[in-house]
Amino acid sequence: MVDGRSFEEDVELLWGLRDTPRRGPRPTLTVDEIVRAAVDIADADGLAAVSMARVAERLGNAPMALYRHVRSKSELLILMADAAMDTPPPPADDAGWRPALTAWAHGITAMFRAHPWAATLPIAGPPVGPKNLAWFDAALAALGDTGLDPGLKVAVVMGLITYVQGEIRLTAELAAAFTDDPDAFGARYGAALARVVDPRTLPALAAVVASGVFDVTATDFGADVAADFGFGLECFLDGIAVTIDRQR
Amino acid sequence: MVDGRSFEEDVELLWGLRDTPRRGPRPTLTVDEIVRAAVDIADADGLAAVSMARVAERLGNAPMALYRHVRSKSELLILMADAAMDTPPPPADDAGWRPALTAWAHGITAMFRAHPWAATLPIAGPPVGPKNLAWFDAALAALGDTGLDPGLKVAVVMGLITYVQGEIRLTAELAAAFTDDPDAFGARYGAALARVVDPRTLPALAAVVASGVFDVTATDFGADVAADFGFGLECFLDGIAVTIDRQR
DNA sequence: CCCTCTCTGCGTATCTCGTACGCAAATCAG
DNA sequence: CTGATTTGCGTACGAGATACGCAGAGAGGG
Repeated sequence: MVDGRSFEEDVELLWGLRDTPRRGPRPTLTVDEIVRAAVDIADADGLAAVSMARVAERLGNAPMALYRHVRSKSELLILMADAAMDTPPPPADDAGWRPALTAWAHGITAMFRAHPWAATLPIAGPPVGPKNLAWFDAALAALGDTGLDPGLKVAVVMGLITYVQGEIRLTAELAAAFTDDPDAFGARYGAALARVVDPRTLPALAAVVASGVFDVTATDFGADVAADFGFGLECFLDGIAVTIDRQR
Repeated sequence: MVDGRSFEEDVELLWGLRDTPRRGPRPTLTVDEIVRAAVDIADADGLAAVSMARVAERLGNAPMALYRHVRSKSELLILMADAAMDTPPPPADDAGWRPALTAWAHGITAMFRAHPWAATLPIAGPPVGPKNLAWFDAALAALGDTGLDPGLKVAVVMGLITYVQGEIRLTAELAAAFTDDPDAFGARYGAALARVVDPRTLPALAAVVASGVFDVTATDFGADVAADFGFGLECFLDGIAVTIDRQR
């Protein structure tokens, strides 16, 4: 429990349950405005550009004014994490669990592609924000009629979230590295590997490098990553199918 | 290409290929010492405690002395990422791809459990460090006799890395949050969810909450996470098995 | 043997950040 | 009207990354 911040207070703030005081001057700022400004800055210039000073400047206020509404920067980040999410789309509840989970996973990735920084911010605890829980609910709902017991459903969804989050983070950070140095991808990566990978010590890798898999052009790169995501997702869903069959 | 840093220079630094100058005074510092000191600090006090000043202090040098050997802090982080890894264990190459990949995944997680901060540092580009590539090679070697073509092997390994990395990061960051506020896990999480989850708007989640799955004690928590990892890994491997069967 | 070129360690200084502290003005309960 | 409250925010501090440039060490050429 860093700062004086407590878990329950975060929950209240995320759900807007705090009782507003009756005394004192009218606030000119709201938590919502602050969070939205911070999200705008992160969307435009990345998470590193989000400083209390920049957020305040965007709102025409002094930096210290924010601290009346937000206990610390890390609390602001927690709020941003939920604010960056959409509400999950309503389920097309006729097609079974697999298309539903596929759509769910692609929905999450699309959401994060709009806010790549959201994938890189630290996970401060178990999910409690409203949007976060709505997505959690949507995934559980997709597994509604599979006959899995609640513990397994949670395990399945956690595994899926883990994979999707990992993929999103990988994509987001590689994309950031890509804008820093576009040439480091594509042919130059293959060349660097060829220079450094000794067939005697790393035979399996050397064989793959020799096959030319890594000599992609920079434009192929994005497509490659997307294809890898789809492939990994299918693997995971195949595994879930095996689990469901075993359960029955 | 931030700073004047280039991709190829990072590769040279990671593999120790830089030609040492013949003129001038003997260096009292080496890149290796610097990286090792930084890793020691991160192991002891976390990644946030790694500052150029602290690293220099540990080596009995002035902060600015480090910049003769390392171009920037972000370059130091790249070097740390590889230094934190072990070399992969020699393959027990008789049992087939599945036990080999299982051992591989558990080996990676064990390695990261010794250096939790390594999972949270930014991915600066495609893997090029020697240890990184050695693990990559080990995973590809495990798939050696499956008949998958090189592109699919890479996709399988990338998917596996993505899942394992996601899991490790989740575990590492939740563990950090846990030490901040141990009570936020276990029963208090269940209680918070029960307060905030409305059965009308989030029915699937409400049902799971009501089933008591989230009312675990804090001591169970670690075991839960580990079990979830094993389950997700099995799911993924089941999916790979399906792919391999399809290929044949 | 000395001169010069090169390269190291590092002191100084600047800029950016997060945030503790406390004051003055605004607002409402009584 | 008065006192309790609460807001915006100026000031100040400490930590962090790092540009710049100087002093001195060492090696090679004359």
